[in-house]
Amino acid sequence: MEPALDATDRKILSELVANARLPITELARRVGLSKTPVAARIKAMEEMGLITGYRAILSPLKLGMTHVTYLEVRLSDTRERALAAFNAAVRAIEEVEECYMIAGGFDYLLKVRSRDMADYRRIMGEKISALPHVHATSSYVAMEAVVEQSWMSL
Amino acid sequence: MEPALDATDRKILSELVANARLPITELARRVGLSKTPVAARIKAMEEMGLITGYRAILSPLKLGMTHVTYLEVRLSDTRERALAAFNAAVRAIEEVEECYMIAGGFDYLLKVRSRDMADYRRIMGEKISALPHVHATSSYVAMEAVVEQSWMSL
DNA sequence: CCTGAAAAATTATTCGC
DNA sequence: GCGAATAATTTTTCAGG
Repeated sequence: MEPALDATDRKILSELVANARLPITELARRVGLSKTPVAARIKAMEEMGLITGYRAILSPLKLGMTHVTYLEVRLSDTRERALAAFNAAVRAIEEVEECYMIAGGFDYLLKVRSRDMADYRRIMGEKISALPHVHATSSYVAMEAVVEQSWMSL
Repeated sequence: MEPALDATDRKILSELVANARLPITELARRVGLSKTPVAARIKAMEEMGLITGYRAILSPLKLGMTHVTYLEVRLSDTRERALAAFNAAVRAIEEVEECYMIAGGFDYLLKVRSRDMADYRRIMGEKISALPHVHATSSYVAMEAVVEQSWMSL
């Protein structure tokens, strides 16, 4: 599950995370190898599932999707079957960028991205409230993105 | 700030978010245009800052970085100058994947990715506690990633 | 603004060493 | 892992609708 990566592999990954379209020629130059082994290393890391894909990153600002809300959700039923149902339903909501089951205090923490507050209310009303076994929620609105990580499916 | 995007632009973005390395030939086929306008649209969206870059996405599991903790932080000083200092300092911590200033309840919410709990304690001790103006913190440990979004710099 | 196609440049892959 | 040859892709350009 945890493959051994040498310093060169790490350097390659680091470069590709920063720029997925970096030409292999340039990548090889930066890591101090020729193109052949660099291409082979990338392919191997793709095939072992370490690199899961390559994505374009979009600007939430330019898309008018700057409104971020964190949503604590407590469930009325926390048995395995209810959790599985909740998980499946939450994965189907495209506005939910992240969702983690949390230990202590509340059950789930969701990150929701929307166009504005009105859009968030719509998402709450149409989608969040339709999730199974929801007992209570608390919304925390982000005022400023200090460190942001987001890709959007549109 | 919010450019008008037609359905074709949205389709292009959607495809590139799913796969940043999709050849333009195939992309053109999928959106029903020839290569020329598709390439021009991509370049335009890059230049207007709508597409901010292309990233390889890595598997937290394969990298042994599955431990996610959310950290509420309250500051002792919430004047503009203190906030700016905090923001700058938190941006320098690579383990902080996300950080939002929050309205109501607490001041900041940080998402921290680490190798395991011991690693998280190290990050807390060495980096979080060195942040300026921190008054109090609460950590919430993720037990399961239901919807995850993450890229790692290594 | 798009199509279709050709030419030029760049990039990726293959293979002998 | 190297380096050269080969294959594929992207970029640019342009005439025409």
